[in-house]
Amino acid sequence: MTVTIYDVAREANVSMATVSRVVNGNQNVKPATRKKVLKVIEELGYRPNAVARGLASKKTTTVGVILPDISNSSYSELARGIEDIATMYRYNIILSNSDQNPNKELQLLETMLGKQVDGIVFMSDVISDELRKEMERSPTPIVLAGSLDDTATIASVNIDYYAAAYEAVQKFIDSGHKKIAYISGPLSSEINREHKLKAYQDALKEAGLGYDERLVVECNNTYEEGLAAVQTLESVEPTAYFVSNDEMSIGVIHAVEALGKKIPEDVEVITYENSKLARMARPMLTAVALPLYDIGAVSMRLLTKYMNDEEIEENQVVLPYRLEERQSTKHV
Amino acid sequence: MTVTIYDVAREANVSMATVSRVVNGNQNVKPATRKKVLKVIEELGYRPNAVARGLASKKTTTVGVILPDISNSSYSELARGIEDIATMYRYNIILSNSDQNPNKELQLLETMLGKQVDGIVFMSDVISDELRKEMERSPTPIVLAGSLDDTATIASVNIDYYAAAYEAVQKFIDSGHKKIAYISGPLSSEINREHKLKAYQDALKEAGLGYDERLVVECNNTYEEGLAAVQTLESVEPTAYFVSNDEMSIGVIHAVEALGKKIPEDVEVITYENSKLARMARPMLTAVALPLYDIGAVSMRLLTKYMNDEEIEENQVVLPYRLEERQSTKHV
DNA sequence: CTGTTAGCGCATTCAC
DNA sequence: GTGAATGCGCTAACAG
Repeated sequence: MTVTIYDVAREANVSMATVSRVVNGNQNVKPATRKKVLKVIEELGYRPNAVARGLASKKTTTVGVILPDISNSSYSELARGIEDIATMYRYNIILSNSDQNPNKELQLLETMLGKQVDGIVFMSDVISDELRKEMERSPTPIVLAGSLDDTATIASVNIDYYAAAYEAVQKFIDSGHKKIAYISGPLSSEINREHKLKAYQDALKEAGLGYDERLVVECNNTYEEGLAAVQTLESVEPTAYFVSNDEMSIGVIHAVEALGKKIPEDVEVITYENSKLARMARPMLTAVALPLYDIGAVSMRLLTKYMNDEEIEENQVVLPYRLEERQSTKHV
Repeated sequence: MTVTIYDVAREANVSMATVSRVVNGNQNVKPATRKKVLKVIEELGYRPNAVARGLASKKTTTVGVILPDISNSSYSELARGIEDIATMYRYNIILSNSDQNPNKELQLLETMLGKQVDGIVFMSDVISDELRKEMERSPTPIVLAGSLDDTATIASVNIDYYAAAYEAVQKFIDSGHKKIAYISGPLSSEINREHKLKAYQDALKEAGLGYDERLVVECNNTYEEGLAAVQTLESVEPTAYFVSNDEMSIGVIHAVEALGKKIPEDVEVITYENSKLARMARPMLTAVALPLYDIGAVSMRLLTKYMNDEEIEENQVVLPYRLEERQSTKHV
């Protein structure tokens, strides 16, 4: 039924070792016999069985990708970055959604290792101790994409979230704002809590502005909650909004405009993500540009180095970010 | 180094067959020995090698997914539907982006088959003859998700694109519009050309309205081109826009409003997709709801039936759609 | 209920 | 340059 390497060998009057050599591009084959083998392969429609190959060689040329939710545009952008580089290095991707559920993450990790992937790219807002321990003991290399590990034991690719947030808030301070709101994603996320919020607090403090906790609203990253957050803050009347992601930012500008205020004249907004949405909003959103595609791509590239046992100079990669000025902030 | 089924067998004083049985949940094992084996598995940290298992059993419990671009929200929504059902049936997903490139699609198909996936979910706007031929000769089941195959030889799940488009255009006609524009995605896509455009033409014709080809603008599905399309049509002054997808629709409403016209008072818009964007637009978009998640989920479910050799009543599944009325059309 | 025996399809020594 | 032999780790009859 299925044609194997052995069938090709017999038909071409060579040994399976020779067929294996031509299939794998080994140079130790006389051009004439290579040609003959290739011809038979074509005739028989032989297709190498990657599973058998994987068992024999202990390499599957596939890597596992575990992320919260592929239908979320941030993660799908990241995934594309990963896949593009993977393709470039001839790897395939096994993709799974964790929904940030720790048990599911653990179990997915287990499944991927069982499938003998050559490496894993992992993303999650919070890495539990148990998960980190599993990762450390993992026989196959793992890199964290856009996910922090304080212990720095696991390779990772990120930007300087703190500095980026600080710069955004500082921009508001420089413009003379006194009541700056921070519309945050879940504070269970270390990036939101220890970097963005911290930077927000530090910037205010260093500017001599008090920290008013009423100005911080924790949301679940959705448009609707962005909308609601502004309503919650109506009595406080913030004049500037630092928002955790694009989708909430659109909620914010819609709610602000519904209150009859003009952006950026009355209220300024800076988002933290910079997906296509930032350009599709009206006014277009000034943004801290989080290079998700690049984070994915660099993570995958780093992973290939581990998989090839290459020398790694630094396992904690920090990519640059930039502040993209558009219409939701005043230009000076 | 790696602990195998044989190690477990030796340590538990049983044969590897018995270990295999407990690992696979075979009932023919005395509870006592099952317990003993489980204990050793735990102690040794044994993890079954899925590759070896795949070679021996000829099942990999992984399915291939080939789609145009995971970073596009439509496809990522579809992917999530596929993955959820796959997880439910204990399959993993190998995901690849084709960018609708026929050669890449062919090559990806080949790669997936080489990896011995148990099934494939495929999506593409246009299925070339060569590709269809490859699919027909494929030894492993394939289902097309949201992709048409006129010959109906390959299983597929879709909605009635024509009827949905017809209904949208008819709604405009019922409201008395005479100049209805169709902002289309690439007409190389059969769905855009043979279903949406055709329905548009037919509806106009049957209403006794002439077909003015200046009212049809072909775009590449992006926000920017939606924006540009309206400018192109400025002199024609359409009073209604039937738009191929959400992203272009947002471009359309922005451009229309930039022209000083009010939506829906002066101009009405109906989009064809209904992603989150439709609710994030202002005004919120009335939409033909394309159930992408469901198409993915049902495709995967159908695939499981093929993989289990279950009885298939109908290989061309047609899912229902609905018209979601929001703010970009007048309510009567 | 449990053990023995064969492969699954290929890469990889080691000879020649 | 090429071939023969071995084993990767596991499932699947087949016995018993």
